[in-house]
Amino acid sequence: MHAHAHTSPLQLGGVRSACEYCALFELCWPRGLDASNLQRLQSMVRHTDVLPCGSHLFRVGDEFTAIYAVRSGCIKSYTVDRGGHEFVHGFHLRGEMLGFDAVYPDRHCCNALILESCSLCVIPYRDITRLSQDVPSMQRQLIRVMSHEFATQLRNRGGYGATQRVAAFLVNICSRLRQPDSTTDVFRLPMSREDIASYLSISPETLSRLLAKLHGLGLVDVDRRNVRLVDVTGLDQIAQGIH
Amino acid sequence: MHAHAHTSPLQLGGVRSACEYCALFELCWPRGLDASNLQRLQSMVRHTDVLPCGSHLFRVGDEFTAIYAVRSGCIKSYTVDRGGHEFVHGFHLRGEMLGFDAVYPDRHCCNALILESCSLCVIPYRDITRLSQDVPSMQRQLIRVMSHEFATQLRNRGGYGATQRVAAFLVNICSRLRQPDSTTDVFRLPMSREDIASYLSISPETLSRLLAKLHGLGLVDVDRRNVRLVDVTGLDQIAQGIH
DNA sequence: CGGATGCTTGAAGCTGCTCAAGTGAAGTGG
DNA sequence: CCACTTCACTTGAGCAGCTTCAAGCATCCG
Repeated sequence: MHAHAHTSPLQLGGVRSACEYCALFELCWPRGLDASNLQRLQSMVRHTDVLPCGSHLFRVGDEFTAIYAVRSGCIKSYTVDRGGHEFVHGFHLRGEMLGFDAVYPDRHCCNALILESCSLCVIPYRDITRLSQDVPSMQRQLIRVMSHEFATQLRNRGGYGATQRVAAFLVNICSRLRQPDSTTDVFRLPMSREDIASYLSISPETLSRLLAKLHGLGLVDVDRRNVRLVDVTGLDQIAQGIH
Repeated sequence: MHAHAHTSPLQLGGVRSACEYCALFELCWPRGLDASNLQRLQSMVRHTDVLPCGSHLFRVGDEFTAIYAVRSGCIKSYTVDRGGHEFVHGFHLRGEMLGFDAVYPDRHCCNALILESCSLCVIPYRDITRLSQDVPSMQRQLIRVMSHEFATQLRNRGGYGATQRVAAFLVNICSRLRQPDSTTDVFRLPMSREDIASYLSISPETLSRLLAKLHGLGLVDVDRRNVRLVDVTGLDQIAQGIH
């Protein structure tokens, strides 16, 4: 799901950092970026302090200033409709970006709440666009990253059954939470059942029942927020509607 | 829903064409484009012959070559999953664009089928990106148009009730089908019930019943593909969940 | 310990789906 | 020109999945 998932890893010699496994990787280190422009890019990126759980990174209507990349922690983006009902758009984990929701109207159109204390990379939007005018490969990459971001959003929203969506969510979140070198399918969910349910457009009760059902099928163990995928293949099959 | 819906119309003196009410308008005539670049842009755009109903503009896996804008007619974009089930992503009407689905992987990830014979504007993607490197406002506009395109997609996919979605669809499609100077709420649907149902993630039977229900409420008249919105305000209220 | 919170479980009801039959318009061929 | 087919849509009946409301548990925290 990372932006560079389909490209071969670059060999950068001595240059290695937390960015290496970051979705911004290709954006930060585009092919064809010469030394001076690379310097320019690096100087644009700021690292935040640790942002406390429960605080907002931005809210609906806030001015659009920057793109963010999550270095650690978890952020949920959501909106609230007239009826006061919360609607979770997605979760942003380590190595993932957010902020693109605001590109068009120049104002954020969703809220971003820290679920697990975060540290972020911040890239001022004006700086990105300015640099990408000078460097063709940078511009192409920016547009690609955006496009990919939105495409993944769309893919999740199939009109399939609730069981499929839950199975797909588990497999997806596992691959995104996993440390790059890890091989286990054990992880801890950064978000509540209610958030997951809202994201999947089902009720929390149904989510609970479906988790129990998947456990009954021997596919997954769930204890509070601790999850262990027992049979990833099986979950994948359910996610794809193979009965 | 057009890309320039929130901006004031430009006065271009003698320059008036079919593009005037086109979603590509701001892309084609960005502010700050000088005469020579304007010329360059105009020379990029090609107009297609009339494309016959039932043919494909592109299919999944086709190489990404261009962005298209619909001058007349209707195109549906859709995918088919492993199970052979068709899933309609959206409809592209006069003044609307398509092709952005392919920006990231450089290959189209959905099919585009002509529902009503079309004429299109074709803008080769390489040309756009090349020009946008020279002209800052062009690049900003390109990204905005993309972003807006995707944002509208997301908005439609709320996990609301089927009645709401049908009402929202009717109001939405009416505003998009309406000729710019028209004041009536009478129109002819370019797509089948099955396509609409798939797009709204409901069964054709349910769609049929809900149309009958909305007719019973005195909100809409439907005869085959001919639709007349009797009470747009009422439909809007239902679409927004006001009971 | 008591309360709060978040999750699970149960029972009843509604929404939308499936299967199936019926209708009506448009096209086909004798 | 009219029966016959076809196709798209409508309508009906029963069913399944998901929701809602409500109660029961476990964990966390004072």
